[in-house]
Amino acid sequence: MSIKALLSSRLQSAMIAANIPPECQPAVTASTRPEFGDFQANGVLGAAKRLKTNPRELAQLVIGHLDIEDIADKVEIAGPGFINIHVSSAFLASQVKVLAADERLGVAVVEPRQTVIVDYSAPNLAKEMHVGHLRSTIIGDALARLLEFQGHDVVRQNHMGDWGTQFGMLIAELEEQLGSGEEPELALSDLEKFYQQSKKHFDDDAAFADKAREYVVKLQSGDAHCRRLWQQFIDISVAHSEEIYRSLNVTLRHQDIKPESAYNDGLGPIVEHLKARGLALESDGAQVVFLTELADKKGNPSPVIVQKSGGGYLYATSDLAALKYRAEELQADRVLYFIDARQSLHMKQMFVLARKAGLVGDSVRLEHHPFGTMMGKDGKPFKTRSGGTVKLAELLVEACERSAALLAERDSDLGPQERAEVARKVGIGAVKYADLSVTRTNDYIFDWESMLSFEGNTAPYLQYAYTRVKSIFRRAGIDPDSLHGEVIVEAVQERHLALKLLQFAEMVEQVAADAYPHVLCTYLYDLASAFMSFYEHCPVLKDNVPAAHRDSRLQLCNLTANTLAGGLDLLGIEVMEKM
RNA sequence: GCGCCCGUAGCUCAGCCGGAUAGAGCAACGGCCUUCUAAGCCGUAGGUCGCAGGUUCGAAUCCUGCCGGGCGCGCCA
Repeated sequence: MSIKALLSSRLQSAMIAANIPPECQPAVTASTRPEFGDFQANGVLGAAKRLKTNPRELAQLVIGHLDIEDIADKVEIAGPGFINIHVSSAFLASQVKVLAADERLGVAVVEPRQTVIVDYSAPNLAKEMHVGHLRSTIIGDALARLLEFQGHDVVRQNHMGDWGTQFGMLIAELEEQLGSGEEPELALSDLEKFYQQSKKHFDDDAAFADKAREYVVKLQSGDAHCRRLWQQFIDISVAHSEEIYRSLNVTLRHQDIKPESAYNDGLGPIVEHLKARGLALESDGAQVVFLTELADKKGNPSPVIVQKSGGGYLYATSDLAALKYRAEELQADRVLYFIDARQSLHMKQMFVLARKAGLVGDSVRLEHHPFGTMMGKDGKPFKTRSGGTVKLAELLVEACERSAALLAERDSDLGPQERAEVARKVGIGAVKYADLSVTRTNDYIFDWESMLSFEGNTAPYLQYAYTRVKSIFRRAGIDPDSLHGEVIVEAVQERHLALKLLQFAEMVEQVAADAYPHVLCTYLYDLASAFMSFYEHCPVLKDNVPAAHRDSRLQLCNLTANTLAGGLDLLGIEVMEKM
């Protein structure tokens, strides 16, 4: 149990003993200032308000019932009625000792274990992956890893876009350029070229657009020629995506791909089901569900088109089919979607409709975890000078090149192969961390500088802290497992470090609940900062350090390294022994 | 028109189910490498928390209105 949870429970008991209603929370948080101790409980203020009594007197009463001699060496009332708690060094030391012996770093195996579907990445297969695909891929992967670490049964689902109008466009463009019936060998560069051209063609030329739509219908109804061309596009595109995933150290595998086309056979039945239930109605030739649950002020229901007037299906239809599959076949307890905030209304509609239509039971938790739009430095939606997007592959290459250049400036005993490996981990880590460390839901500015920054709150800072620990152990020639002495918490830097180390589990639990990985990033950065400060002020291996301190500090170092590596691993970021 | 999100230091961002003197990084300035890796540490400076009301002992945080920006609202995904 975390110190915070432990203190909360002790305070809660004391509050109840002081006749405060049990629904009043102790509200324990880390103290904002050192003179306020390590933790502060603000709950008595709220309780006093509710009970209309003097908060300081009530706080006094609560402290009278409070049993925390084993944890704190000082408890005091301050200001209007805050209870400030100074945790004893002895308690911190004993807790660190317990934590050091726990391979899970204090993170409990979750009970009950759930089947959790994580829907993320989902690139459109008609074009190369670009920086806009980064957020879903990286944040979703972090959550998949983290929930798995908690002990959940995680099912990754990569809902790739392989079945829409864009493929009609591609095939139509190909036919037009090469003549009907041709089936050339295509490469990734062709895909990119044809996509750009067909998109322009589609927007500018109504006749071409109609032709593209015809090709979609042919494709979806199984026309052999169209299918072969389509398959070529898909193979190239999937191979490209998987290469990106490997570069990014993302855990998505081939078997996690469940593309839109996989739901093709289920689309008709979904519409039939909606019609049979009286939910889908004909409107201007299309099949539409009107959701009164999402009606506007005037009572106009929110429309969802599930079948086009020409008979074609839309992404809403396949999303419903996917929801049904996840609930019924995969037996999901919880489904997490990492999709752009612009889809918020669509996701809301899907969730409401899936439940209303009985495709998903009430016990299944459906969660859309949106993220913001990528903006340029001018604050407008991001475009490169040529009006395109920055390709992910290019960004990753540049990231590795930049970190290699930085590494080359430094003295290093690394061999060329090791150097390349370090440059890769640092470069990729920086890119991933840049995306993970800011609040998901905000729009974010695309900027090479901040994306490739290696200073301050970045992955390299955390990786560097890790290598500093490793360097100490290398130098000392000590096996961390051989350390069995007492842990001593004396210096302020030791206290801060110990307190941080003991917070890891609650951070993991918070991220598992809210799916905001930046919380874990902030924590790891604070931890690394606390370690850096400790490193500068508390020598470990110097001659004048007594053996007992040396042993204790080595244990703090080792636990720090394990926590940093463990935390970064949950974020999908690698560490290295040297850099 | 309706709906969702955002507005905090020069820049990029934390903090937001109410708590004490609003925190980081970058940029600026000043220190610290003969001692465990200076991708580091220590310090200085920098803020009408968009504006105006309201609720409260207490508001960056909750409520209302306004201003500014982004996005979304029937046959694209």
